Amino acid sequence: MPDTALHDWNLAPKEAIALQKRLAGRVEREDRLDTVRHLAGVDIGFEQDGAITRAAVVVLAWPPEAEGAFTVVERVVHREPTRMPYVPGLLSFREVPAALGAFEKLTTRPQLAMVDGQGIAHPRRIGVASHLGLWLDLPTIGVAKTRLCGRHDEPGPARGDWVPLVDGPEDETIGAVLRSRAKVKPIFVSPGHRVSLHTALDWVVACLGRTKLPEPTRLADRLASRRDFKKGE
DNA sequence: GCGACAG
DNA sequence: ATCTTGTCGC
Repeated sequence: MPDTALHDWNLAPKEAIALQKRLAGRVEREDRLDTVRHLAGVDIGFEQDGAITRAAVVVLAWPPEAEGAFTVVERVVHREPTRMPYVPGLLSFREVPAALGAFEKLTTRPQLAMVDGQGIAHPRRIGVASHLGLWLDLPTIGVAKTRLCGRHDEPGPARGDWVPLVDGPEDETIGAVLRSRAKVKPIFVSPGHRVSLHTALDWVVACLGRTKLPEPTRLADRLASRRDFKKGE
């Protein structure tokens, strides 16, 4: 819970970067996931040519009934006018406000959340997953479909194979490139807040079904991009 | 100066 | 992110 009063989500790039540098120091990476009973998936989509930001949060019961078979406990959608354009490295300022709106509508309080985007695998080590986790004081894991920064080798071909994602002059490990499904481009997993890379990988692998994305993020994706039918808005 | 660049 | 046809595989 950063200094709320001082956090403006409509900052100019220069100020946004300065804020990220300050907040990055508060991002923790410990393991405090003993009693997880509810796991959330978070993703943001857009409507009306980007004019409306649509945040979706799906809460799943842990553990699953079977491999990749989770029980959906709650699903919420929050829409609001888009406030910022997309700028690589400053995604949080565009998506987090809407995500917070969705969390406010939530009846359940998850103990862990997987967010579509990077965690600390970010130039200043504070991607959307980390920023959201810091703000909600909630353990989070970043699950991105493509790379933002860092270097890596090609992970093995088998599901579960992974290689470290490193960055900086000293090859600091900032995440992992995981083959979540055979024959498919790997995903980028990184610690968000209060989670280590090892723990992040364990959770993501444990949530994999037969698809490329882990269930939490996959379901949130569908709801955010209204590819989800059933209930919802 | 020339690329790279989450969603 | 979003748009959009066809195609491949379980």
